[in-house]
Amino acid sequence: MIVEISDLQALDVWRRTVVASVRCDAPDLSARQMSLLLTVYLTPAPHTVRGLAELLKVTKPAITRAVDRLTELGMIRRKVDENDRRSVLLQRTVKGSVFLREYGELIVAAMGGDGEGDATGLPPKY
Amino acid sequence: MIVEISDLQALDVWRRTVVASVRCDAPDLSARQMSLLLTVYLTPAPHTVRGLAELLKVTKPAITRAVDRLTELGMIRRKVDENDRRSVLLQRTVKGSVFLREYGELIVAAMGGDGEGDATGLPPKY
DNA sequence: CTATTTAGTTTCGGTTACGAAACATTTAGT
DNA sequence: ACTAAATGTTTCGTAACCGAAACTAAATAG
Repeated sequence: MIVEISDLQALDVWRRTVVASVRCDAPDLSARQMSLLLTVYLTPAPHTVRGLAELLKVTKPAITRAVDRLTELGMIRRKVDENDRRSVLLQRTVKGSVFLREYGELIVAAMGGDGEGDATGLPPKY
Repeated sequence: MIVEISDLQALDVWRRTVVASVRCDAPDLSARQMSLLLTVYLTPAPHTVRGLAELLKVTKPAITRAVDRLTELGMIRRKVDENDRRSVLLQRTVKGSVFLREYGELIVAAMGGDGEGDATGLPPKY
């Protein structure tokens, strides 16, 4: 029962955050793209296509495409591994750091609201 | 400084949750689709296309398409409003409830998993 | 030196999504 | 009744994305 309430509270923080990010006109990233971006920024390097494909249990082309998209958005960068020139290392960028920092702030704002402020700037109905 | 750490902790919970959902082979929903689904389930009815378009600041066709997709996935349902037959009410389904309940469990697991320590000895807020 | 394995990308056919504009249907105004 | 407004969907042309398989380039084995 308490767990149920906790689940609902957690989901509601999630809702407020995602709604705020959509309203802010942030790029409409898919779960795959977001998981890739967060992994590159928050887990220790090196990050390769193969490693991410295994971590996320998706195909390599799916990773390549997500990297393509995130590169277009300027949130990530490719760099050939000089120790093994077959490998591509995925690296952070300033723009990606800014985006994720702001995203973190959205989450914290959504947590702080807890029933009043909701980071959407709208009345509490939504 | 403390805020920075808090942001990073929040982002890491987010990362663990999204990575887990991708690994679980959950549907690869976009931020828009997820925000729509969460809003229908966690905010008071009625939910209409127009209302959601305004809430999320996206076009009505974008909402129609997201509803199409979520309907195909069985996570949401359309119902004509009998008081104003122009309107379509968006309603919950069992499948959607199950999906979101499991998603909430993923978030809670990501919070408890590791790295939540803040050296205060106090339990995490959620 | 050739064969095999490995890493990542590209191709293929088909699906999903986008905004703008046009659309049908229903309600409200006069 | 006849017009005007509102709601949601469809169409249009375009871009993103999917998994499977073919592919290039680099490293390793025999």
